[in-house]
Amino acid sequence: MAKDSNQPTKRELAILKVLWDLGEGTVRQVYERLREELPIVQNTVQAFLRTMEEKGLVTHRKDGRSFVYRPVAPKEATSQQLLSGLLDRVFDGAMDQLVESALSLRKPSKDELERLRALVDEAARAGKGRSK
Amino acid sequence: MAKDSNQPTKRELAILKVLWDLGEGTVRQVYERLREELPIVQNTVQAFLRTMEEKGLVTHRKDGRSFVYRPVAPKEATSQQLLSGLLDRVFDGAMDQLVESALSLRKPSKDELERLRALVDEAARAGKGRSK
DNA sequence: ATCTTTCGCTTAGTTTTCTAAGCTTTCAAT
DNA sequence: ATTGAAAGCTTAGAAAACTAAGCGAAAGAT
Repeated sequence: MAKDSNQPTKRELAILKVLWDLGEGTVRQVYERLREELPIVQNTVQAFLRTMEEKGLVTHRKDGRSFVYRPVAPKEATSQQLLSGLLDRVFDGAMDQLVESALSLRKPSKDELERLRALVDEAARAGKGRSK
Repeated sequence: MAKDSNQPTKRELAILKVLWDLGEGTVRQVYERLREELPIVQNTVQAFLRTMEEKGLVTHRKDGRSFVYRPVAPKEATSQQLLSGLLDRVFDGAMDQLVESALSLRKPSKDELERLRALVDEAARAGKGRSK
């Protein structure tokens, strides 16, 4: 019964990103946004949204005669799921390896570095008790 | 004219991981390893390696009558490429968002935290000059 | 009332990815 | 020389992902 682990595909992700950005949107609206960055036809978008609804990635409500689609999962949850997949598949679960790889990929700005340091500090504080 | 950006697919990645681990290996060897974690047939592995060679992901040398396959790109390069893709597609290139997501996903061990801090420090040192 | 536009649905097709069955070749043991 | 095992190659097809044409229904305009 559980068909929960529904990883979005590439195109589905592109559509989700638009929806996360808009909050919600009609087929038309998503289409308009999407075609700014890739060649696509409105019907294609519509078909995707339909199957995505079947998969449980989005829901819709009616507004007049059009459907207004809304992502089911927040961006953060989905990002995490995808990241988790990569972490397992590629880095064998080793967080530090992933971060190291990321850092050598894009030299972060001073700002970003500060935020990173803050994140590490926070994580350290959070996991204080567990010495083992 | 470059047909360079050959992203490995899921299965291809699984095979590459074995090769990175072994250094190099025959079809048989890769197959033996792979079947420990997923149901697969030796011929399938062989076919994959062949097409992967076409794609430029692996090369082979002959050893007696068998082929010994070797990954072309080191693990780090490929990991980075995949990570880069995710960073762009999901996190819009925001490194700190990615790390934040990663940290909230797996609480890192004390060791890992230390290494992370070291990484951040090093990155800070490296990018010292660039104030802007 | 008719026509036009705008919507979603159905359907079918292509491409990519994945899988594995057969076949041929090679080599060594008998 | 015959046979058997082990190797790679060819091929074909299933499954997933992607794409878009064509249809009918509904709303608005004339």
